[in-house]
Amino acid sequence: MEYNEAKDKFISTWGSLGTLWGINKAMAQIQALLFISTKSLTMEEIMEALKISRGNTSMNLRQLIDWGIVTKELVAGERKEYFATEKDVQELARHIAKERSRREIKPVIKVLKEVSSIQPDGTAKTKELIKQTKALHELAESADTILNKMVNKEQNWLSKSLLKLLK
Amino acid sequence: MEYNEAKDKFISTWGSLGTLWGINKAMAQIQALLFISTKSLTMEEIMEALKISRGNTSMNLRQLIDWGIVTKELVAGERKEYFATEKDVQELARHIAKERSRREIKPVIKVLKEVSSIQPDGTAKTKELIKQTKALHELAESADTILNKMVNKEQNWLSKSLLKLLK
DNA sequence: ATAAACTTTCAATAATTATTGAAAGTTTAA
DNA sequence: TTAAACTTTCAATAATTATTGAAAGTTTAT
Repeated sequence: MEYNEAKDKFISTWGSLGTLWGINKAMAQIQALLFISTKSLTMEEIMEALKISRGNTSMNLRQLIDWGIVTKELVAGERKEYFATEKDVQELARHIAKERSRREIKPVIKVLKEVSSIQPDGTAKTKELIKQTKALHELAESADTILNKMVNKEQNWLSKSLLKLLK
Repeated sequence: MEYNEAKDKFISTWGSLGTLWGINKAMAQIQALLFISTKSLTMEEIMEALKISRGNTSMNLRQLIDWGIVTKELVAGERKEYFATEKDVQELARHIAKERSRREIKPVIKVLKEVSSIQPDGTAKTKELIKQTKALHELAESADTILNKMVNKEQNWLSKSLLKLLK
């Protein structure tokens, strides 16, 4: 397998993985492209490399910036903008974990807390609802705590300490 | 908030969470419904409770069974089938983690391994592709190993040991 | 102030994914 | 073997989500 084949394979696999996890294809592919690029890219270069429109590129770059995993670079004397992604995988994982926690896990925890806090009314179904949503609430809080601890740990914590622990 | 409001809130929140993570709404809602039900339900009851069609219910129940989180129960003397979900949250998390690893993480690891194993050709771009996909490969393997260790541990391992460790 | 070089927005359209419902299939009882 | 009671399948359709492209917006240089 030579460079171009490998590159395309990586970008398209990353794109489908994104889709599978609720992230859109273009967004995932732009990030993949930047991740293996040796330099920052302009919007024009991204459009060209992925064969996507200007609008699509612009909107998805914005989302990546919102997620905190892509940054805009301004080159002195150049009017156009350059884009780069976080190159360190640990740092990348940390950003993604942090954002997913904030956007998705936290709101669900809130609902689980509300639902599991309703007044028991003596019926079995209410008792079951409270019991089950309480269990889910506890699990979600644990998972979220772990995720957030990971986010705040020093480099390499995930792969080193935890993997060793789990032997 | 009384029972029905809480129940609807839980089911619909679970449905949107599913959507956000690439699981379809009906599938997530059927699982949610079964999760808080005090008894096994028939297809008819699920259709009625969630206002979805017979075909939709049938297909999504099959998927849930494929995932290993719903089981079909046959009641002696009754022709229709009853469905129940895993009620233990730890067990549920374990099933889901196992399946997601098998279906999604493993195949990506395979591609990352292939891509990161291409022959260096002396160019900077090939070097970068290899370096970055290798880092991703290692991260993905670590994450997958952790997930699978969790899957094989005794009850409560996740919430107790790990949470304590992370204090 | 104007124009060139760029980026953003957003209504229209395309692509994808979910859902329906009715026909076909299966199982059991008589 | 027939029919009733169920479940599954799948082509058609609906709903959702992604993408385009051109107009509007912004910034900088002159």
